Formats: sequence, C-alpha cells, structure tokens
Amino acid sequence: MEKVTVFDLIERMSALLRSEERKKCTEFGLQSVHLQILDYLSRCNKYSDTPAALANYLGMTRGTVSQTLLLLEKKAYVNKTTDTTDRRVVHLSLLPNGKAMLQQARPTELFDQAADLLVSDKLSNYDEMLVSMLTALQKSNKSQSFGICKTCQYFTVSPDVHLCGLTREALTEDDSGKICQEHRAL
Amino acid sequence: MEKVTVFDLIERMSALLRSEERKKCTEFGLQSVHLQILDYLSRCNKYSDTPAALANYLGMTRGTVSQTLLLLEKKAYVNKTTDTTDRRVVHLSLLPNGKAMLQQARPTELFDQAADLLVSDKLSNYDEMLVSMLTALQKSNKSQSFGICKTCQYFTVSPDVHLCGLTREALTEDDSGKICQEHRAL
DNA sequence: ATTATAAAGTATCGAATCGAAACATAAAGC
DNA sequence: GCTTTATGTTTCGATTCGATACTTTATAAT
Repeated sequence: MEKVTVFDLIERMSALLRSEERKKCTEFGLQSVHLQILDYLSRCNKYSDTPAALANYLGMTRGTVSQTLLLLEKKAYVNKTTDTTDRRVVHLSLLPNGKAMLQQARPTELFDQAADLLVSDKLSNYDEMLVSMLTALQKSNKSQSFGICKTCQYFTVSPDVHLCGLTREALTEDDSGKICQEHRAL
Repeated sequence: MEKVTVFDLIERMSALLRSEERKKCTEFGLQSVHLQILDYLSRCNKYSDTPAALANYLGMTRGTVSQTLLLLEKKAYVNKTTDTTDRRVVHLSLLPNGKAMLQQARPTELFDQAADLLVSDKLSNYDEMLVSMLTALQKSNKSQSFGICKTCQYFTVSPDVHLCGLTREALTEDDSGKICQEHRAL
C-alpha cells in the first residue's frame, strides 16, 4: 500500500508544522487561525483577497471570518477597502504590522535547519516531485483548488504580458505567482 | 533559494490538508483540535498516551487539554485509566466511537485520488525522499521530536524481540511503529 | 522518616472563537 | 420593477483556550 504511506508522510509533516505553529502563536498571543489568515493574504492575488474567499479557503463561515477580521483590523494587521466596481465586495490587504508578525511566526529556522540536513544536490529532485504531489492534491480537491495563478488552465503568457483567460486582465509577474480562488488545475 | 521553495511546497500541502480537515470537522460538529487529538491517540505508543504528552505534542496547556478531554470523554470518543505503578498518570485510549470518527474524518478520498494521479512507479522514490525530509524536520525540531518508535536511537531489535533501550521494555511490532514522546532521532 | 520539590492532572474564570440565524446592502435576471 | 442571488455584518449562545490556583502522587534531600 504505497499510496497510503506516501501521504501519511505528508500528513506527519503537516502535523509537525501545525504544532510548531501553535507554539509560535501562543508565544505572540495569537490564534492559529489568525496566522493562517495572514498567511493566506500574503499569498493570494487580487481576485482572492476577499472575506468570502477566505471563508471558502479556510472552511469557516462568513460570520466567523467577519468577526476575526474585526480583531485583526483592531490590531492593525489588515486593512479593508471596498471594491470600486462591485460595492458589495471588500478587499483585504496586509499592513506592515501583519507582515512583520507573519515573518516572525513562520517556522523559518525549522525549515532552514531541516534543509541543511538534507543533501543539497538532491534538492532539485525533491522540488520536482513535491510540485507534482501538490498538483495531484489540488486536482483531487476539486471543489475549489485555490492553486497558484500561473498553474491555472486559464493562464496564458503572451510574448510580453501574462494574462488571465477568465477575466481577460493583464497580470503582473507577482500576481501570477499567487493563490487564486478561481484556479482550475490543468 | 531552493531551500525555501522545497519547504514552501510542504507548507502549501499542509495548508491544503488543514482546510480540508476543517471542513470535515464542521461537517461532524467537531473542532479541529479534537480531530488532532484523536489522530495522535491512534498513533502514539503506550509511553505517550497521557494528557501531558498530548499537551506537549499539540502545544497546548494541560488545563486546556484536560477540558477538551472531558468533552471527548462525554462523547465516548476516548477513555481514561489511571496508571497502575504511577497513580498520578492517566492513560488515554480511543474508544470505537472515536476510531470510527477518525476513519470518517481523515482525507482518505483526497489522498487516494491524488495518489491515482501520480505515476505509480515513481511512488517508491517519493517515499524515500519524504522519509528523509520528515527526519530532517524532526531533527531540527529538537525540543521533542515525537518520532516513530523504531526510528529512535534507543530502539534495538534483537533476533526475536524489539526493545526500548530507555525503559528496557519489550515492544510489540505494533508499538514500534507508533509515535513516542521520548523519541530521539538518530 | 520527614520534609521539600517536582510532576500529573483538575477546577474555575474571563476573554476569545465559532457557527447559526437573521439582517442589510448591492448586483443580476427576468 | 420585482425577485433572486451574493457579499458582508450583527447578535447570540455554546465552546475553546490560557492563566492561575489547587489536589494528589512521586522523587529527592536531609
């Protein structure tokens, strides 16, 4: 049963990261949801920085998200602005405070130390394999994949510009590396 | 910066699993901590099935763990028995209800589907690599590694029996595949 | 032996989370 | 225009969580 063990290992790593995250959170007086929200906001593109997308991504109700955002706003971690074209929609953005917190709370040392222990010339292989595993997971999670923009079936790259085939909008290099709620895996 | 991206990928997968877990939880009227506790109890060996170990593993206070366990007991998911030699210690065990819940809530379909998408003859390689990555993470997380018993420096295997070098006790095949709080990576 | 110290677990309290349901507002369909 | 749908907020009650103080048991020190 190779199938099981491979993803068991992923699950184990995930558990390890979660517990590490929890410790960091209590250290900084946060809840792990807060950190997840900050993390998401740092990674999502302009189509996906709304409360509704957050609720979808994290699997929470919109009411709960609204509450949590109030708190994060009070702490000056995030900022709200209403969309200019659709006035129901709110866009969220990370404030400097929030970015700083995220920087501190991510398990950077853990990763760095772990990476040092791995034989470095094997790293490129790891990379490739993990990408295919992640893609496989995202495809299976078909409800809404929340994948990286440039790995989307709607993403097209003309000689000079990146383009989202769904919204027909041009994308910055930066945006195309971020999470999109409209993502459809290839 | 290969180091960063490799573990970034792990982090992405972890985030995906977490959000999947959260959805499952609301579906069954649980909190994600509850599921984490059930999961831990299904994976830990007899030295590590105590409230204190749980608190350590999950990064919660003992008080909080105590509260949560009350609830899980009320729902007939777990069971407490006091240790015979050290009467301060409580051992926890999963009841049938808890096992059933865990079975339902784990992202099995997700994993199965993802595995089907991966080229199967590459799976053994994935396996090997992931093990070394997990080990690296555990080593780095030096506080308490909570690793698998048989990968511990105290684990010894005589011709017929497995043995824990720390407690000098014999171990079942089953036990040696489980999580131990006394684990020290090789 | 007796005392002191440490460890495992519990109880209580207040702040915060969370989901459910009701509500408001804006856009889209017909 | 009227209805339907979508985004977001509010309110409420149940639950979680951490901090603190506490009980009980084991171990160490004298």
